[in-house]
Amino acid sequence: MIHVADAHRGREESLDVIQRELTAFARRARSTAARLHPDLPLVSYTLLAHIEHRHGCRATDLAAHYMLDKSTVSRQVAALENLGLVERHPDPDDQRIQVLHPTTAGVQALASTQASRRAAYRERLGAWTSEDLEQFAEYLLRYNSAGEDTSPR
Amino acid sequence: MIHVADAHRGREESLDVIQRELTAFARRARSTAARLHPDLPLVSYTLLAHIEHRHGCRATDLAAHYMLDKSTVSRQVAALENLGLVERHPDPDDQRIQVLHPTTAGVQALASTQASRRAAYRERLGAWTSEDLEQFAEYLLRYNSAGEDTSPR
DNA sequence: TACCTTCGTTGTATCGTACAACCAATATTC
DNA sequence: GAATATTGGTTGTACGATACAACGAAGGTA
Repeated sequence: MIHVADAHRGREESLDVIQRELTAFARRARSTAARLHPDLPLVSYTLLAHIEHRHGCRATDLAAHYMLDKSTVSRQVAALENLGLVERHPDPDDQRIQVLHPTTAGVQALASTQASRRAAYRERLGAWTSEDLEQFAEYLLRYNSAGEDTSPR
Repeated sequence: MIHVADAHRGREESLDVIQRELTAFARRARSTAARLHPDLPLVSYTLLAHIEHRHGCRATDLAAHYMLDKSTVSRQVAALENLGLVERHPDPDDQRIQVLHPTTAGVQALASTQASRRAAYRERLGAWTSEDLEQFAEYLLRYNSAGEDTSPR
């Protein structure tokens, strides 16, 4: 028979593991990213991907989604623009807003990067069953969505 | 009936979601960490935690585990030492090696940080069942262990 | 018209990181 | 056993990513 305290302990242990492994992943992410696409300015890739995923968005959206300061985003976007990967289109209804879109070059760069990225993930997760992958994806979505706007700022 | 191509597509989609969500998490991690423990030099926390988790380890182990350059680790450890959170003990068998251990102050700092960290995770994952937590933890372990030493460097 | 809010940029400082060159201690090879 | 490699770690240097603060421009509101 399982005691209540044991179940509680199991829960805490799982939380600790999750915390530890997520942290480890986050810390390794930079190195991994650098290996995956040494060409693309590394951080910008993420922003570019998000812009495409959203079919265009504002700088503020990027800042909110990645919890970055607007100044950071501003510079990153400027870098992407200099590389010719994104375009800014002023919103006719509101002159303050500039809508960001990937250029064709941006889409292309994203595609090639995405390819090598997919390959890496495919290799790493090749042994997983489709069910496990799906479940894992769902957990991650659930986890991330939990802290979306609850952040105090 | 499910077509083979559909199953394949589902797999690819899961991979994309996993990739996207992990990336998002990694990008937010810094901001989250800063919020969770504004006091502790933020990165050092991770290293300190790992030192404790391993019951003492060498700087090289830290570098390998987090995929960091040894110079980076060297400075971080020096910072931790200056803060009085870790101690170095030379290995009598090999004078090159210095074994790192948390000081009592280090253990204490870790404990208080861990507390607030746990609280945040508990809040965020409070609605999850124990089974889901366990499963999620297992997936993360599996994911992380897959890229442990396969990295080309 | 005068305030307040929102979106974005720029100035400045700091942190985390890598790479390269180096030193010291150990291991290997001839 | 002496010459050469390998390993663990530090320091010099440069750079990227980030935050915070001050600002400007556009739009909304009183």
